[in-house]
Amino acid sequence: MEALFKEKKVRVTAFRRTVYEIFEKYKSAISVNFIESELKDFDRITLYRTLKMFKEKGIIHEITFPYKEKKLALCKEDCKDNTETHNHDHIHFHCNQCKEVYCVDIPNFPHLNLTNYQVDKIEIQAMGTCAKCA
Amino acid sequence: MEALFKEKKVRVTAFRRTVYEIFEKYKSAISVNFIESELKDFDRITLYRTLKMFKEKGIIHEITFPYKEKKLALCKEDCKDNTETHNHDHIHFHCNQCKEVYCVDIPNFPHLNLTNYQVDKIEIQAMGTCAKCA
DNA sequence: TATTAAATGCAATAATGTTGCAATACTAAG
DNA sequence: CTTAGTATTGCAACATTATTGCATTTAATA
Repeated sequence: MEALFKEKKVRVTAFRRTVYEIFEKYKSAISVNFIESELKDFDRITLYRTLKMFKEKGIIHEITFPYKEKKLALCKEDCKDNTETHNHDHIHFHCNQCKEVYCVDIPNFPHLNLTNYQVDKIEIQAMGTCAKCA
Repeated sequence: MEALFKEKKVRVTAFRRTVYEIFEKYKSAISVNFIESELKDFDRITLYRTLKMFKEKGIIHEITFPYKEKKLALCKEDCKDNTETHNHDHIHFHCNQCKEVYCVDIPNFPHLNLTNYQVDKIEIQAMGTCAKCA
């Protein structure tokens, strides 16, 4: 983590370390709500600012499924340092059984060819049953 | 609209008609915020309840892009009447130029084959430049 | 270890969403 | 056409989620 933060020019503080370690601990994507429940004494504002900064620096990324709570997950090494240009070779998978959301690498990421539209980037959100629950 | 509402067992009221017509008027997906700005005299609670019900009945569907405002759009005829099982043969396209979100029909919707994961449904969110802005 | 820029914590406030309930409007039966 | 019964609306109150400004504290480095 120290190396990553240094590379991203982010100061290591006790609070940031704690938040980062929560992300590391859980393999699945987690919600702000969940992070709050994992922290004991904390300032909500500082948490929001920390998460916002993590997103801007490309340390974490947002995952949204319609009708579901927004989730956050650690980025792989290849994320750029702003929120708009995260680079994913993975899809997001929501398990209907355990309700967890996972980042899943896929070998050949689908390409989309739309007449009249110029597609720069696509995001794929999949729903179904995860490896553990299947 | 009368036919649709009747089929969905939804009472036609002045307010619901107004909200529905806003969706019809704009071809792109719209945010709650935008709907509020289109209405003059209205009760916010009634609006939230109307939108919630429209979603549950499969009249409209939610569209989410990470880092972007949640949007809503009319469903095509083939949507089931609950929020979880909307059936889309279209993708969602966010134009980086005009910032609008469109539902775009695509001929052969990609299929995803993940080892260990059972995929029931996928959502595709694309970003780029739309037909008008290109 | 002193300096200084960044991060934190608090207060205040904004935006977004929900619940309960009384008043009102609609629908269908007689 | 009227009435009973049910769904919808509008209000008050409240819950949740998020942001801003500012004084204080902390971390990096010279």
